[in-house]
Formats: sequence, structure tokens, C-alpha cells
Amino acid sequence: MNLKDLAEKLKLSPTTVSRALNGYPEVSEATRVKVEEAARRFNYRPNTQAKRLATGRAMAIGHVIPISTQHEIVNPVFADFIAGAGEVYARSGYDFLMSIVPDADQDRTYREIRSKGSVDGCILHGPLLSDPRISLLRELRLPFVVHGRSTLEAGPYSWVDMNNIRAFQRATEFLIDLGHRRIALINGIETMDFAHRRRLGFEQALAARGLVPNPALMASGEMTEAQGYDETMAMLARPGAPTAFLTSSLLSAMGVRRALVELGLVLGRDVSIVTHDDDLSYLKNGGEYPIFTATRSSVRDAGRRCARMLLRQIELGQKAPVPPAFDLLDAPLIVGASTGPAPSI
Amino acid sequence: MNLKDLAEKLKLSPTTVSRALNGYPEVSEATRVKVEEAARRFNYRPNTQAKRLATGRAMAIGHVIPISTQHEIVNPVFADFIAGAGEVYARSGYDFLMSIVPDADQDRTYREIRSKGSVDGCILHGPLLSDPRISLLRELRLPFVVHGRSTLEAGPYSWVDMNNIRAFQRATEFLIDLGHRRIALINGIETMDFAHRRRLGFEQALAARGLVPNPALMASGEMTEAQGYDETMAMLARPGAPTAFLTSSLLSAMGVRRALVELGLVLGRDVSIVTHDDDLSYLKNGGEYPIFTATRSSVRDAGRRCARMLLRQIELGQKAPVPPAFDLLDAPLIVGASTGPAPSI
DNA sequence: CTGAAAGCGCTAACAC
DNA sequence: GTGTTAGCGCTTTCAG
Repeated sequence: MNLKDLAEKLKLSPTTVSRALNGYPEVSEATRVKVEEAARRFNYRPNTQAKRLATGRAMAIGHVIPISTQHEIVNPVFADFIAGAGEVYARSGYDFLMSIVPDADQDRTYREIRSKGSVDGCILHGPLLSDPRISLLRELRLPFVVHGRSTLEAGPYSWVDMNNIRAFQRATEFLIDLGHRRIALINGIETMDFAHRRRLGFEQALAARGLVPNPALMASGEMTEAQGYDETMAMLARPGAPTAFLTSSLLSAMGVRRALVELGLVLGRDVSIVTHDDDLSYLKNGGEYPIFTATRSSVRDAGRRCARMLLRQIELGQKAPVPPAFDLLDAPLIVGASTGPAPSI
Repeated sequence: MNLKDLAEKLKLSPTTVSRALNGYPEVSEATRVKVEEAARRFNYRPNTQAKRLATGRAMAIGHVIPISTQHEIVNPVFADFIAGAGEVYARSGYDFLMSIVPDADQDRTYREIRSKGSVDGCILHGPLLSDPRISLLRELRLPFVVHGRSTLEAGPYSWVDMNNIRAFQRATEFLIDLGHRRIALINGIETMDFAHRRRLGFEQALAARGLVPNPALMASGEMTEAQGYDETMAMLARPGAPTAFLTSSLLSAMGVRRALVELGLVLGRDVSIVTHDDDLSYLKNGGEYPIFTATRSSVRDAGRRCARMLLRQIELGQKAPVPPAFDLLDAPLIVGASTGPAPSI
């Protein structure tokens, strides 16, 4: 059942039927009702491809996901984010196109989706401190919104980000207030913008209290359980061992915990842990866990906002250029049971 | 730059150019080379929408992902699976369409992607023991491959599955061989096919050694860290406490471990853990971990196989109906350090 | 081997 | 308000 068939059944022209179905004002209310009723009855669905070709709009959003041999971008945070974004696309009648490509092929992929016209815009994932993808997308004139930010990138662009600086400031302040002075930071890879900002927040909070960041207590790397374990073991073996750990990810925090348990240290008494991360779904907050400053639902929410921002940009941008928009989410601070005063107190 | 433009530059008809680019045999080698060279030089990319409309093929595969309030299907296993599948799609020139929809809207979504013609086929995720989506897809004549199986579904269909029965048999046998007699099973939700099969494997192994499955030692539910913790605490508090735990997920296993540590029990001496799961990416196998019977890369591999199977089905199915295909993957058994002989020995 | 012409199913000027 | 007509960019008969 296509538009022509439906029009014939109704003894109307395809044009009128199209107009009725697409909410054009110049159709009489009577025919509109008739058409809509018939469309429902015959279970008519406009062919997407034809619509796209005719309108020149893909009605689709692309997410280009690099799969790196280096580190895994396909992570749970990502899953929640796309769940939120996908929700919005589905509701708005947009398709969600995913391109999983080797790290090195990203450029080619962006150019391709551009020239093939398969999407109206895209979301940029995992921005680096300085990220060439941003200028590429500008050059391609492909509407985009960054999930996160790219500090060193000049010029305006739209983004949705967590307030990583503030989160790590607060977490650090919290530990300082508990009397901790030797605080370790187990961070993500610091060429990624989020990790860079988290470190900034950490250092700023220390500086504000007259404390000097100690490089021996700052680790940066892929945020795995093993990372937490290894760094903790190393730091606790050296003189000037930390009394508190601030980690960028719950997984690292779990590694820290494993190390502490192994060393016979008691969480919240001998050593404190604070972590910034989502609760990683399935890991329902057991109460025994560290502090979270972002929750799973907030990541999903970020996905929704990112998607909405992009769709708005695309829809308004049909006529005039749209100024970039920003959205900075302040995640809640949830206090768990694995922090306590510094042992020296 | 479109086909017509390119044809004009080459002083050829669009037809010939199209044929040259699509590998039709009736083009002279000379012109083919010329055309291909020009296409490259002008960076010509055929418009996807137009191609689709003309051929009637969407050149896209759909994945419909339900987001449930009940349990989270958007999990890391899923992320790896789609990474593998997406890789294949990208290489084969197919788009990867994702629909994130509320649980209840799945039916409507399948019908819609069917009637809108937006995909050539789809992958079915998270099959239940008996799953109505299978008959729906059959009825819609939409090619599909199931990631997993649906035991109670009659009639043939294509699938790619892990050998869950065998995996749990082997894990159980392994524990029995170590002398364990009271073995607990912490399983996933057993209306899901994979969890059902895992239980079967567990019970079959027990039965083969003349042991009777004890319902008090079998838990089924969402596989979270909290689940592992709670069930372990409950089981260890009752008489006839297990000396070994077999869990369906690494997260549950971590919960089990937390409970054991809290109770002052030593892993691999007082109590053993064996788990079936991917290493969940970021959780690099730390050596101290339980046994894995599926690894992260095997899930990605399953994604690849599933995708390849579907593409084959679609491409062959253009002419004649294709018989269903199957693929049963036997995951490797990796032994970690958290198992040991039963304490009574 | 190459080209002309007719669509694929829809939308959008432009008439009426 | 409604219909006519001409595309959107490609493929695919059918001639030559």
C-alpha cells in the first residue's frame, strides 16, 4: 500500500493525501479526517526512502563509534548514553544510525556519511582535549553535538557535558574536610577531555586549601579494576602513602578496594575512597560503595539532552544558522559508606 | 557531485557510469577504469536514499533494543555484541540502524521498520524461553537471526548461541571433581533462554553424578553485584550452606566475593567461585578472578557471526528462500584463582 | 558495449 | 481546497 494506492481508494490525488497526512494547513478538515482514517485502516506507512529522497532529509542521526585497540570506547557509559539518545530519536521519528569503525577510519566515515547523505547530523563521542574531528565536522557542515567538550578546540560548537571540574572539586574538598591531606587521584586517560577536567578540579581544590598536588599520587590510564589495584598497591608501598583515593571510575574504585582488603586495611577507617562514576547499571548501589557523583540515569539523561539539542539544531537550521548551545549537568553527590576521617585524626 | 554530473564530466551516460561503478560485466574494461578513476578523483559517493529507492533494498540492518523498567538489556555484553556486528555491517556496506524502544513497543517497532522498508533484516536480542517476536518476524517476512535461542519456539529459524548447557555442565563437573557437593547456582532471570539453559547444564551435571539439585541453592534474578551478595548471605546463613558458587555473571560473582570477605571466609579455600561471563572489558582478568567460560572477545565474535549469517541470508534470499543456519559457540574454560577443593576434603 | 527512457514513492512548485 | 507536473538520484529494462 503506497501513497498512490491510497489516493486511488480515496478518489483523491496523491498530493492531497500527502498533505493531509503531513499536517499541511490547506487541507479541509473533512478530507483530512477521511484520509487519516483510511491510512489507519489500510495500515499505510510512507516509504522512508522515497520521503528522504524527495525531501533531501535523511531523518537519521549518526553516531560514529571508534573501536580502538588502545582503549575501549564501547563501554557501559556509552550504552546508557545511546539508550537515552535513542529514546529521543525514536520519539521524534528519526532513525539512529551507528557506525562502528576502526579508530583510524573515523575521518573517512564522517566524510562518507556526509557525502552519502545518510544522516542529518551526528553526535561526537569521547572528545579529546584537542580533537580534530570537530574541525572536520565544521568543514563538512554536518550539524553535530559533542558529548563532553574539547577544551583546546577554538571556536563555538554545541556540547552537553557533566561538570567534571566541579564534581572533582567537591569530592576533593569533601576529603580535605574529613582531614585527609595525602589524597591520591586515579584518573582516566588525560588526553581525553573529561579526565583532564577532573584533574583540574582535583588540583584546584587542593590549591584552594594550600595543598600542593603530588605527582606520585596522581595516576592516569585506562579505568579498569586492574588499574585501581595496581596503582593502589604501588602508592601504598611508597613512603608518603595516601589516606584517601579519589577515582574516576567505579571499576578503578573496586580495584582500590581489592588492594585495601588484601593489605588488611579497613575501608572508611584506614583509607577512604571517593569515586566519580555512574553506578554501572547492574551494580546497584549496595551502600557499601564509595561516593558517586554521577548516576546511571544522569548519563541517560545526558544522552537525551544531547539528542534533543541536535534535533533542534537540525530543525531550526533548515532556515537560518543556529547558534551553538551548551548544557552543563551537575551530577548529584551521593555519599556512601567507604569514606571516613583521615586516620591521623 | 551526483551520478549525472559525473557522467557529464566523462561524456558518458549515467547508465554506463552506474554500471561501471556497480561491477556490471557488460562494461568495457577501459571505460570502467576511466569511470572509477574519475569517481575517486571527484570523490563521488552514490546517494544512499536514491539507491535504496531504486533498488528497493535498504542496505541496512536493524537492531531493536527494548529498554525495560524491569531489567537492563542495554548491558556490556550487548555493547560488545553490537561492536562485532557493526564491524561486519560497515565492511559490507550496510548501515546499522538501532531502535531503542520501550519494552511494550517492540511489536509496533518491528511492524513499522517492516512497512517503512527501512531495513533488510534484523537481529533479535535477548530471546526468551518462548518468544513471540520470532513468530512476528516470520509473519512479517523480515529476515532475522536470533542472538541466542528460544527453546520453546517451534519451527526453524537462524541463530547464533553460546553453548550455555555445556558451559555450565563443565563448570559444575569441575566443582564436583574438586570434591564439592553443595554447589549453589546464582543464575540470571530464567524466563530468558540463556539462563534456562545454564540451569539445565547445572542440573544435568549434578544428575550425572547422582547429586540432587537443591532448590534452596538455586537463585534466579537480575545479575547484579547486589544479587550475588544478597543470595550468598542468605544461603550461608541457612543450614546446608554451599561450599561453592556457580554464577551466571561476573558481577554476581563479585557480590559473592564481597559477602565472603565480609564473613571472613577465604576464597578458594573455604569457598570456591566459578562464573560464566565475559570479562566485561575494562575488568581485565586480574588473576584473582573466578573462572570465565566466555570472554569479551567471544561475544564480539558472536556479533560478527550473527551479522554475517544475516547478510548471507539476505543476499542469497534475493533469489530463493534460504534454509536457516545455526552456530553454536563453545567458549573456552579459563581457570582463575578463586576455586579450590571442597573444605571437607 | 552504450544510451534513452521509464520508473522507485514521495514532495513541492505552480496552477486552477 | 485540490490537482497537475516535475523532479529527488539512482537503477533497470529495452533498443541499438
